[in-house]
Amino acid sequence: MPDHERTPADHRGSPLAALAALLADPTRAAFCSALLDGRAWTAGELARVAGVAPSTASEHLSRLIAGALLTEERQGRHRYVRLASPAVATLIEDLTVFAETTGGPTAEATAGGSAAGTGRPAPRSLREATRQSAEARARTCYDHLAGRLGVAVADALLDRGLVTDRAGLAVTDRGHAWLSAQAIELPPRSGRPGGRPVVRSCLDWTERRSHLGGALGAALCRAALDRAWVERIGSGRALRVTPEGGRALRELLGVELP
Amino acid sequence: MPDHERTPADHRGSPLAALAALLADPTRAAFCSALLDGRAWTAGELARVAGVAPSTASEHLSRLIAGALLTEERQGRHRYVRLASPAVATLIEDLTVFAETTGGPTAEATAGGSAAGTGRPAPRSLREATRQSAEARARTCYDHLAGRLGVAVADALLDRGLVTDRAGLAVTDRGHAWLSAQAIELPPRSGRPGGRPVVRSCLDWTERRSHLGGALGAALCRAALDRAWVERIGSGRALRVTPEGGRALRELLGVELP
DNA sequence: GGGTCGTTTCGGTCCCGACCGAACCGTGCC
DNA sequence: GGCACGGTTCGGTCGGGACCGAAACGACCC
Repeated sequence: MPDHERTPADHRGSPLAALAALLADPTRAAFCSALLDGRAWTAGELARVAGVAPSTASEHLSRLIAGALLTEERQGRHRYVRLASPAVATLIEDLTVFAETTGGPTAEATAGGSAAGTGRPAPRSLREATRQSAEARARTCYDHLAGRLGVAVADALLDRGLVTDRAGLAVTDRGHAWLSAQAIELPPRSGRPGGRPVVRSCLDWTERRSHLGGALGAALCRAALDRAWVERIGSGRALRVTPEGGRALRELLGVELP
Repeated sequence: MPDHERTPADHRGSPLAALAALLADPTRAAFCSALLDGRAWTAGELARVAGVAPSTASEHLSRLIAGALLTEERQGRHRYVRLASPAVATLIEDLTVFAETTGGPTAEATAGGSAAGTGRPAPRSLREATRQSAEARARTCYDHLAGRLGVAVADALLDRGLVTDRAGLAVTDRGHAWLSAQAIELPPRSGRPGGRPVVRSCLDWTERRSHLGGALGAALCRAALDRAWVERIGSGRALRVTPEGGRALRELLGVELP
């Protein structure tokens, strides 16, 4: 079929192509990456981080929402958007991990100004640098913990046999007992496969190691925030471990934070 | 940045956007879907299934290979291509599942001529219809078993307690023993998370149920082909269960095929 | 050697869509 | 009411890229 016979916005009925097209634009991709912190952002904030005019951002958001990747919530004159579901977050993470770990010719294209092969842009200012170091220490990754904190917690759970990687990641019996003892609840499991995994490994860019996501990761992160073990710094994804949090992590998991 | 200031093929250093762009074209998406059967296809075959000129197909293939989604293998005057790794297959599957299960506005766009909400095009000919029914019975899904056969095997493994979905999909101790008894080997596991999962659930479009992928799925499929329990029909992804295969499945797993 | 066939390269066409600025709209604040 | 501000709509510009056909290339088979 010659190009001039195609109908407008025609993905020829390929749902795969239609979905990929949503993420194929650098601006929309930047939006999704920013939203990976699991919080709701306003249209203006996203326009600023992506460096486009508000009008442009508005159009992109409408497309992402129509494509069911994002959901919106209007509040006064603000339009808040967030990722539509944990499934979307997982999808975008998987794609990002693949794109950044696969050598490919993209590697040389990204070469200018990326920090020691991490795929992350080098900081442009002091403000940017301190933000990055705070995020490297502890941050959210959609709905679970990441950064050195996230990796340390994952290591502790594995070392203490609360989670195992023998034959696939899973919570052990001791792990279930420990969770009950801490009054941390996991959502019930349907009999058959499918649905959200209980534990999922999620590659941590700053640490180049895996931390834990899935329902367990989300439950731990929720508990940590509820119990004020960690708190948000500013409006980004960075977290601070509170004094009580440091104590709790040491006593319950033997995690020593630098 | 106005459009006329952008550099050519500029994804502004977004690896995510660059990767998604590879899949955002319906022709390239069709190539990847076809290659999901795990076999090597020639450039001409792919051009035919996607309905484009050979010259067009050639250019698309070059881009997919440059992007590390595909690998090529030249043989005489043929150019064979296949998916570059199980990771690529998983990625494309995940995207496809998400795209087809998310209601979204794509649903109505695909409406014309799709069979009862399966997201699959209705057969256009008798030949097409018999092919589809053969694939619904048994087929490969990249490197593991799918179709009614794949789902039946998955159910049998779960029912017999060789695989469990308690706290995430995993092979049980009994499962490991069973595999040893059948002389089916799983690749060794590295200590820390990451790498290919041992068992993975993979949504089956024809059955609307999950079958088993991952290293276990691949090992089972390899064993089934090696031992002539199943054999390929023609050049597609369809499989036929041999008489010995039917017997083996019944005796070893209690699987009754219609 | 000559024909066939799978593949690639090249030239040319055309349109999608990303972008901006300006105008507009509605909310919230003074 | 009036102003400020976040968001949206609209019109216009421009380039990338998807497509084809023709021609070149090279492997394979008489």
